[in-house]
Amino acid sequence: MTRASRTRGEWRPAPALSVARVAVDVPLAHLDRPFDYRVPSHLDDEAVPGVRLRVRFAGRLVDGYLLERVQESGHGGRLAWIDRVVSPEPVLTAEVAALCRAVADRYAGLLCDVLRLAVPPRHAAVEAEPSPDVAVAPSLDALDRSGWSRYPRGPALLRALEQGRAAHAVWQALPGEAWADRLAEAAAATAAGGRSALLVVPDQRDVDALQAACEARIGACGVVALTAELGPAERYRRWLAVRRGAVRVVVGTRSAAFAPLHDLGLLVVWDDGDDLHAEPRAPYPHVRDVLMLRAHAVTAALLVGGTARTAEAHLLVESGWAREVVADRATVRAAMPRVIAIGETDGQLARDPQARVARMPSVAFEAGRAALAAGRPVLVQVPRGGYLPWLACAQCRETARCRHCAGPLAVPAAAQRGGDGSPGPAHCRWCGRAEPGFRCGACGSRRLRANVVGARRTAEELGRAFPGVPVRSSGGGAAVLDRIRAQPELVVATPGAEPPADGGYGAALLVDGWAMLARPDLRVVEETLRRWLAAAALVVPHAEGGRVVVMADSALPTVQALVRWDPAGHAAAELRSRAEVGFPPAVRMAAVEGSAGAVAEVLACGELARLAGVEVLGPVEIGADPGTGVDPGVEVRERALLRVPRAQGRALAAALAAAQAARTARKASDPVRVRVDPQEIG
DNA sequence: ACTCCATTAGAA
DNA sequence: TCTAATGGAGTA
Repeated sequence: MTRASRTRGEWRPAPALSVARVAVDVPLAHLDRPFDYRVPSHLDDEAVPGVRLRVRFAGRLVDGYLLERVQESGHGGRLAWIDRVVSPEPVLTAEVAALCRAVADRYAGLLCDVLRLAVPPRHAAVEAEPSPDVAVAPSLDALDRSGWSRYPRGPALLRALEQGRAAHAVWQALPGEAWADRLAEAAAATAAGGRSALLVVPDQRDVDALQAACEARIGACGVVALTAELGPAERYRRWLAVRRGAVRVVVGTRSAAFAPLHDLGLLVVWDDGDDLHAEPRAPYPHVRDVLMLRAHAVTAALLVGGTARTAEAHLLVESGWAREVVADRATVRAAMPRVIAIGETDGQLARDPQARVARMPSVAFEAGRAALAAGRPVLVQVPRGGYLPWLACAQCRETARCRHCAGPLAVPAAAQRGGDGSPGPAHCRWCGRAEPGFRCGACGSRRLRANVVGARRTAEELGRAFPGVPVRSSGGGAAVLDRIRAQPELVVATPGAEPPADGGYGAALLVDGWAMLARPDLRVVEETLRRWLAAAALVVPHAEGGRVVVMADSALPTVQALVRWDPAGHAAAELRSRAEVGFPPAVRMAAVEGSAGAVAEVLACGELARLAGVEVLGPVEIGADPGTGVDPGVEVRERALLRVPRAQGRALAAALAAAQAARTARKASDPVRVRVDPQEIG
């Protein structure tokens, strides 16, 4: 490398491939394309594809990535020099660059926004450290595939992974399945075949479990965990080790979907219904979609696994893109606990004196008592605190109780917000019965007052129902517990925070089922079954006395799906109902949000008008920004929903990107937020 | 933020 | 008819 001359006037172009195509970090839609710069001879060695750069763009120095070196520029005018190569580390691999472009295109977003999600911030000191050792391939005979033999297509899947074939699978884990071990086996099979594996799970606790399982099979040096909780230095250290090819298996959360593994053979998303897999920052990509795009681009296998099944995963099966890996009915029945539903039509409500004292339905009380007597813990799943207020007498502050089973009364948050601000119809948290004509048992008042209920309050109630039994809380304000020992105690957990128990729970009580299903959310039905299955899967099989009591009406299809343990059937029904109402994934949808004028401008744009078969819903007025608050943008006041047949999805995204480009080119000041296939629609 | 270029106002 | 001033577009 020659030294930089004192003045730019003396700079000379690199002898060969002197043009660099650069992705500049400028968040404007009409500038979302590569720009060409001249490579000066003194940067010839360092200016390789993937490095971070500084270039002069529109009069200021901006960051960018070098995408490729070429001989000629298509640009007619004079090229500016690359100002500086920030570091010689080629952080953006060609594969990840192409993936980020594909993700941006899928979501009508900007490449630079996706690059921010994909490449962690630089840490110079870490970059300068010597590289750790390169991983060794695991030995083939260390493979134990017995765990997959309970699924008829399981062994074939592992064979495919070992042979490096790009299998696409949707896997429903059996109740009580050691899912981390199964995924580790899949990763080990891939590694044994000489390729690498990327496994994305919802949260840190899952990362810890899966990392341990992978290290047990592959050895610690080839496995790396990538999560946001590591802190910038450690995160970058591990990420660099991956990029430098020292890692065969990556286990991580959301942003790890972009990890720059070499020679990818397997991509896994576990529990794809968990909303942690949806990125809250623009352009709001979902892990499952990122991995699908990636699997397609590099011809790798994709495994979408979970205890439950999403409508999106089911569509992969229905369309023939993926094969399902499921156990047969007899195996499922043998592995599952007995599930009992109690609701208004079930006639199972508390009648006997003992249950009345315990303030819960006798079936639930019995299930809990039997499990505790057998020396096993009991899991109680309660909704996350905050959204479900509990009710008290406005006069004497005594807890408002159900006249049938003496359970505490509550109103769902949706009913609370509605209309005049008075609480909607109260329901019993235990049996779900409506209580339209409350009268306080203590003072006779008919007025109710709402308080916020948390898991702690529920824990107190249960403590009284099972005197002398220790009560522990996980989530909902309390710390999330990792694991529970095999001893008789009550574990009150919010969804997603249920700790597995050694040897399994003896029983699970799923309270407030009616309230979960009453939430004003498009995905409630799917989400509720996912939460119930997640808790029920931690309970020992029926033959060992395992029982699950769900406090919701057994006439509901979602309750039936739990009773029959039929996530696939439920997902099929969910997909059908989404098709009926025209919602993703049956169609491709985009939410366009912003000021009334801005939304109208986007809807009026030529590209969108030329797009055949696009249906526009709205625009409608919306209240405060329903988004994540991550967008600093202006107050969102209107929203239009656009939908097209799935085959037109790419065209819709392209049209929306063009509309955004037209706006930014015109220096339109009020921003428009576009979300493709949004997880939530306010 | 800065440059480039087109358009236009003003002077010779 | 030429030149300086102004503004809008594009950003290499």
